[in-house]
Amino acid sequence: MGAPKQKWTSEEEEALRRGVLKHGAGKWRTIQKDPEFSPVLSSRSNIDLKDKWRNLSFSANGLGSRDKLKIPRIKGPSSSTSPSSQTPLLLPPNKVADALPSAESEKSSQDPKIPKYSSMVIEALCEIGDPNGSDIDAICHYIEQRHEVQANFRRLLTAKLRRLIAAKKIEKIDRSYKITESYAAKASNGTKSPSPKKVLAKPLKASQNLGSSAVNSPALAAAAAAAMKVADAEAKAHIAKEQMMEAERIYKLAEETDSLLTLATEIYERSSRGELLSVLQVPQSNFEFKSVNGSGTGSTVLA
DNA sequence: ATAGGGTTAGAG
DNA sequence: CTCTAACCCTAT
Repeated sequence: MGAPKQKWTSEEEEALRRGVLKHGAGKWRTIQKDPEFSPVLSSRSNIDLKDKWRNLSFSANGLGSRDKLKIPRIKGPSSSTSPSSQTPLLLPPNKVADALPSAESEKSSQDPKIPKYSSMVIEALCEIGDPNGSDIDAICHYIEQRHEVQANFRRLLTAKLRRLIAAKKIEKIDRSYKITESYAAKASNGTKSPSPKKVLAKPLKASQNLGSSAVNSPALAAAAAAAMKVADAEAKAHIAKEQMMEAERIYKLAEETDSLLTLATEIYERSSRGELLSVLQVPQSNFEFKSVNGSGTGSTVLA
């Protein structure tokens, strides 16, 4: 009980990143058991790994929501002056395509026991419809009037809001929360919500080349986001550079692993079928795919 | 065993 | 007081 807190060291963090890169996100036990990381992560449980990775992931996506979905972001083959000019950004375990439960239809399959605060928050924000967003007090008040909540609801709400932000369903502007445009577009389809749709000028936290939001693939995003975060917070150029080099190093590491093999296979297959593809588009969908199908129609994924 | 919700200590 | 990160609990 005397353990105050056990902050993660950079060594542990790196071990985790490498582990995820190697075994993939979700294989926490495997990572923890791996003799390569075992000595470093000996005091961490698989759950700890998961939690830490979640933290890293959340830090990665909360910002830079300024870009819309589906930005090809095709970079010309023009050789950059240095390889570190731009690291391909790929987001961690984050499902961008959230299957919204259809706001218009009442789901009777909802468990009566658990009210699901998430939908309450969405509902509240929808009803209030403040273009400037609603602060936590307004949200709390709205829900309290409409639903029965527990005493510590306020506390729960903050955590819930945080999670919704991470899920990109809502966003925080200054001290107010509002539904993201992408989510509101789906949610308000057929229902009410006048939605004046006033676009606010967001503070826009940090660097612009790191704001891309592709889909899937861990590690790189976490690393790059960490770099961005540090750069922003500390405003120390050399530290940022250090972190960027770290991100790049991890990327190099990825190339050494079977990710490259998979990537190469995919590229070969696709190009041999006469498809044109950009180098940056392929890897984002393939980092987690270890299965190399030498034959057959390699219609793996790709959106 | 993993994912996600919830709780809490510590920092700003 | 707010926010973040580590920690805990539980359903799948």
